[in-house]
Amino acid sequence: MKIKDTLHLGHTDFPMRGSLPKTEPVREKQWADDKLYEQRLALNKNKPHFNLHDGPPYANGNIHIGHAMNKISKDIIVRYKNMTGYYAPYVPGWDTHGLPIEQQLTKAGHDRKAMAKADWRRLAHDYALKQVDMQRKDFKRLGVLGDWDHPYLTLQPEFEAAQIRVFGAMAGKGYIYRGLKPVYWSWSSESALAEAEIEYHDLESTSLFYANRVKDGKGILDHDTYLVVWTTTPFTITASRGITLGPDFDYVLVKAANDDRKFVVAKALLEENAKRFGWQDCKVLATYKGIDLDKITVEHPWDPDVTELVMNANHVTLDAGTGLVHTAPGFGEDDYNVGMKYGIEVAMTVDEKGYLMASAGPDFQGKFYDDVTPIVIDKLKAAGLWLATEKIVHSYPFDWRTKKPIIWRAVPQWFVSIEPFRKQILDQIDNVTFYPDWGKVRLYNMIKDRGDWVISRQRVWGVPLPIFYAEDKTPIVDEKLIDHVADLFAKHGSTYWFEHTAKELLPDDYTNPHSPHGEFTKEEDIMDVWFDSGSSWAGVMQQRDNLDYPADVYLEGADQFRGWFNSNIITSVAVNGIAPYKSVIAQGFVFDDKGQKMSKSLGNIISPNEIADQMGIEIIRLWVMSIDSSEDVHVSRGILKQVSESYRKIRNTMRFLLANTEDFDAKKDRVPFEKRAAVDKWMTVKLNQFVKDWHEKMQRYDFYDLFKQLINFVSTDLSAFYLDVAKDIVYIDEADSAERRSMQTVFYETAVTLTKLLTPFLPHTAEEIWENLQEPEAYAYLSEAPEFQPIAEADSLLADWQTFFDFRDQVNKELENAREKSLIGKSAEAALTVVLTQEQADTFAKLGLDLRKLLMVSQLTQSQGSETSVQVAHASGAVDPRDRLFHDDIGADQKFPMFSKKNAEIVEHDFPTLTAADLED
RNA sequence: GGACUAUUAGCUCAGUUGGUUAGAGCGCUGUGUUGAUAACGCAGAGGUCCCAGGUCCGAGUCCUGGAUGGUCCA
Repeated sequence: MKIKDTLHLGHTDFPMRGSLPKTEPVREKQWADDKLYEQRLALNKNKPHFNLHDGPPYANGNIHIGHAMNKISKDIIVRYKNMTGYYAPYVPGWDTHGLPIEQQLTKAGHDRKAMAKADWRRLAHDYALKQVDMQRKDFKRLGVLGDWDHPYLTLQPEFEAAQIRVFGAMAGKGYIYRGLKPVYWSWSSESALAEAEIEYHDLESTSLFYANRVKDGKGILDHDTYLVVWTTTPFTITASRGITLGPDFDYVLVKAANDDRKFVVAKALLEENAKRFGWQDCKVLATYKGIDLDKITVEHPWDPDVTELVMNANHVTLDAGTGLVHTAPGFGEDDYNVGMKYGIEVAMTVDEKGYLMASAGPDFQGKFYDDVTPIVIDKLKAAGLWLATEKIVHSYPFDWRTKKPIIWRAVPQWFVSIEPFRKQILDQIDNVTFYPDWGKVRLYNMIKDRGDWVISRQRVWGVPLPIFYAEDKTPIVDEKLIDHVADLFAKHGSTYWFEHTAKELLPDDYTNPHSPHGEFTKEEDIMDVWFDSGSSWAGVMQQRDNLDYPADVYLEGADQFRGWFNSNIITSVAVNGIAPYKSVIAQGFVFDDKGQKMSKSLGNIISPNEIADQMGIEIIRLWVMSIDSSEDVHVSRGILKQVSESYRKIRNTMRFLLANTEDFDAKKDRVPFEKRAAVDKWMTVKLNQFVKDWHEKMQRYDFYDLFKQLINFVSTDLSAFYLDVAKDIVYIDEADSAERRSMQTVFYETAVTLTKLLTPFLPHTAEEIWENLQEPEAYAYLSEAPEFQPIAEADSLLADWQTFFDFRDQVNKELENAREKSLIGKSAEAALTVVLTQEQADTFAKLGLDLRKLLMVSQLTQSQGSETSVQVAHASGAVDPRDRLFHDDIGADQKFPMFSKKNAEIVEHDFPTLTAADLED
């Protein structure tokens, strides 16, 4: 037998290296097979509910690191709540309608126009489900527990029906109306286009400069004054309703020697325009800011029935033109927005094929929009308003399929009117808790300033607007009919709308005075997908028995202030008058370590799948814990490497605890707090303190703060001090000595406690540790989080110990000095002579410290003085091969002459039949 | 241009109501161990606290302006 074998070195099957990429998937499968999620919920059946409502990611493409951060953060919260006295289900969801999926179908070679809408929708439906499957697999691989077999999808019939009812309730309150709004319009394919269906090419256009005579100058400008505007789309003058200025720009009133009239142009552009128009000897009569001329009116160039309004907006530039922009709200987004603000008419004069309509006037009716420029010029000249015509080449949007230019064109759209309940939303926002708290201001301002919500889309893959039209084209928005449609969708899904006629969709006995012959048509537009996800409180939280409305928390990226946080509270307040969430957690975005976006071309993409395969998902999870996700966060290979070092530290420390409690039976050997050794009491208090902080920080969702504390606790308190000191006791002492059992009690409690506290963050690792503990629950996740145990003397104890740690720093420096001088190697070779102050001596005595053991030296003599001092000498005597310390009493024992007296006694106690002859080095 | 937000060691982050030489962990360097060993201990070097003004006896911390970055709008 070797001397080494008389020690209690400890052993564990828990490996130093996790082989995470291999073991994690096995563990995840086991969780699924054992229904761990369901088991945990069953345990919590009668506890108060906590609902985190999942914001649905869009069902397209592989998951990226942002998804991972989002889902892992949610998983941490849900696991935490389930382990601390709540019933906290997690129902994941997906956003499954919308344009990107239609585009994927097009990309794959399907032609929407070549098939029935219902067939197109079936393709989209199947595509979406495939994407859901793919993403679900990836999300599960993040270690996220949830009801993966019953997620919510916005394409599910029950969800669609709920959404239709939300729409119906809003319609019933009169919040839904129809109006005109410009969209990208392709006359060549007679359809609205999305941003992504547009490509830009150079196009030569005619730009016109003309004058608008002042009608009501508000006492600032007189009637004989003309505002000079320019346009590159002459046909839009037929729908011109205003002139827009930049509020802070300077505008000059000028009089040229060769013209009787007075003109207004931007000061910065006067020179080039005077030259352009042939004005000679311009005199500046006055200068105004754009805002000074606000709400002055001018005459339309040729239509005496139209009065145009002077407005101000920031989209006006001084790059070209005159600094005054003719504004036709039906023909441009900027024009529309400023027009809305000022409440002017959205006039439309072009039909879906690009031909001017009767509303443009008899001179234009029936002409193609691009052919009317000469007529416009003639009419301007006839009115004496024409100033100049130029050709310009500029980048212009084209239909990506037909390669023809497009125009902006207002088409009828359905809107949610926000104003009637804006105040109510704002009041509700005030009651919501935001993390971080500035989120409240941000959402508040957004709702305060937002316009009405355009909810119609001229697409196919989405939930249809449940609106009918009578014979005279009167739209029928009737809550009862809408409910009827909802019933149909609940049964058949919303594709039913496209497979049936209006007549078939209406109740059999339905009549309407606007349809004397009983004929009806139906709306073909679908709803904005934000209305889909925006109805999730109704489609999910209200529908499922185990979920509650309003939810306790929503957690998404900060872009959702505009998106999901916004659309959800609008529909929820509109229908029920309350916010759908009690609190909102907003997260930042993920960038690389240089602060750049991740992109293929930069090669800085961190894919969660890839990291899971190479390092293990635990590293990503620990990264999520380590970052302040309320701000933008950074990730890179280097950052993950650092995180994985922290992971190894945690893992190895836990391994040490497991190895050294191998022969410890928690039931039999546990030592109560009062009987523990001084250093063990200290550790118990430290651990307890950490439990307290864990609860506090988890409650505030302060994971990153907790991470730092965890690492400090593990590295500094445990690894660098406590466990190092412990070796001389747990290895050396009699197996069942009181001091050793006391220490093992703390080891074991620390292992169990830390494992539980780690479970929300590192579930794979926690469960792996759990298998090596003696706890009754089958999984760490089925245990309850440890509770803080108030210990009366905790604070004074920690304060007293600080005196020791300060002293220890001093000793360590002296030991390092001695090491540099080659006086000693390891500290066990040292003999210390220390002088303590009265205060130190008293404190150490009060705590009952064994300084020699705590400082890990062989010999120590202490005395008292006015000042602390530490002297290091080489220890005397000889080395005991068992504890490797120097002793002066080697050979004192007859039976084991190679040992010190103490070690000889231990060996005799632990191995009564052993003799010195049995032992070798 | 607007709303909101950030900028402290190579990295991730602390720095309470302004108060002595700005801290932690990791990483790095040196070193000790070789009974936590692809592990562990000890020590050390790293910071014009984004910049410029200002208030104050005193500012990383308060005020003003600016730079750079981010999200969402326009």
